[in-house]
Amino acid sequence: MTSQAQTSTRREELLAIAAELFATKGFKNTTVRDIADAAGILSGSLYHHFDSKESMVDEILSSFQEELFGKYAEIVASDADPRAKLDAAVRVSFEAIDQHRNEVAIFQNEADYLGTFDRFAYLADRNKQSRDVWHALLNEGVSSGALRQDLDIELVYRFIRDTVWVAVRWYRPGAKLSHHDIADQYLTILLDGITS
Amino acid sequence: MTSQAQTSTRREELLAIAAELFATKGFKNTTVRDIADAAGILSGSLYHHFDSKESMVDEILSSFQEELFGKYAEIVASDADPRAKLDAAVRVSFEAIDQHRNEVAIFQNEADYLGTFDRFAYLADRNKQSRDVWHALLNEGVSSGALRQDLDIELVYRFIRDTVWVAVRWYRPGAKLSHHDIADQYLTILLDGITS
DNA sequence: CAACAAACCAAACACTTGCTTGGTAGGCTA
DNA sequence: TAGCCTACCAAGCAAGTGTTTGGTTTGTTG
Repeated sequence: MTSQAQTSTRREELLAIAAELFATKGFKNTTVRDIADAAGILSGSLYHHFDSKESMVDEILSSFQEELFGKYAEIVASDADPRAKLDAAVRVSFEAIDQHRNEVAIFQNEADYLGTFDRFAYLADRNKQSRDVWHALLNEGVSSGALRQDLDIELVYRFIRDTVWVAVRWYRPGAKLSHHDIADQYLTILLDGITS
Repeated sequence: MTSQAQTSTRREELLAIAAELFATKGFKNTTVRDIADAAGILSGSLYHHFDSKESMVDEILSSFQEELFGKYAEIVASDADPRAKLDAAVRVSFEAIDQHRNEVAIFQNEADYLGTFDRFAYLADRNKQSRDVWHALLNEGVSSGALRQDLDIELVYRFIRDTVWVAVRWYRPGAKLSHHDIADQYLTILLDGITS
């Protein structure tokens, strides 16, 4: 008796269940029987909806990435000043953690492993694309004078990327601090440091 | 079974091989046959040296943690000023990444999963211990006036922890930047921010 | 009502997994 | 020389793995 109005198809329900498990237990460590159990069906029945376990992750990751990089592209293309762009990019990332926690976690934890398969070559492309976005924003910031001249851009990029995305490990929606609050605090530290 | 003699060279070789694989492919995703292949023996022969696959990770992680937390304890107990202590703790961490890359990676990637077993309950204890260390250092910094008064200590702790440890994903010894250089840059960003 | 498709079941398949057992080769020492 | 020890092999087992196949239920539609 799961009366799901809305456009939530069974396929999407199953993907959400799989995403939750992949994110918490890992892809390899989640069996198709785990997924089926959580969905209240038998493992074989999953293959009525999906070709393989791999295609499930594929669908989860690719659709999320498409959405995220669309937002990055908007920011880069905007005519805001460098500091505002940086600000916006950070906030979009924390927003993604808030709204697509499982997808972010899966990407963080499994990208290296999955990337070894041809099917997931696009993950490496996305990584490169992300690097380009942040490098562009940071370089804009330096040449406009908003950021310090002595920064190692690659290192700062990694600092931001790691710190932002790794927050998916502890952030839980509905906690005391919203993702807006966290973004505020993070930007303060990043831009001005922790010393008085 | 348990305490065997020391200087068992072959045993240490096998542990190093296992650590490399666990760090790269993940614990669950590394089979005992993978380890045996890399060592040039058959999988069953591993059980002459170890009780189980789990006991291999156990040995790898526990001995590393013991070493690391010994160093943290020294720093906390020292009479250096707050900022110097913070500095030292960050540097010790990057040093650990340099010298025990595999061990750090395994802990970062597998602690959550392994922590669900009784055998690895000590991992959670170590996490708590680490949190206490950083909170102490940060609180010292705030009350001494070296750090800003408006900081959310727990959030700053997470940012530091994440940023430092996640570097194990991309840091490779012998690269252009040494772990000393990276620690310098990170501390600059952390303490003073990236704005001019 | 008949026709149909979506969702699922029941059972199995081939393969992989961690681990066990009994045995052997070679070095060291009394 | 005999005894012992470390390190390993060869073969296999039971459980778990992703996936396939043929059939069943249920609701919708012409």
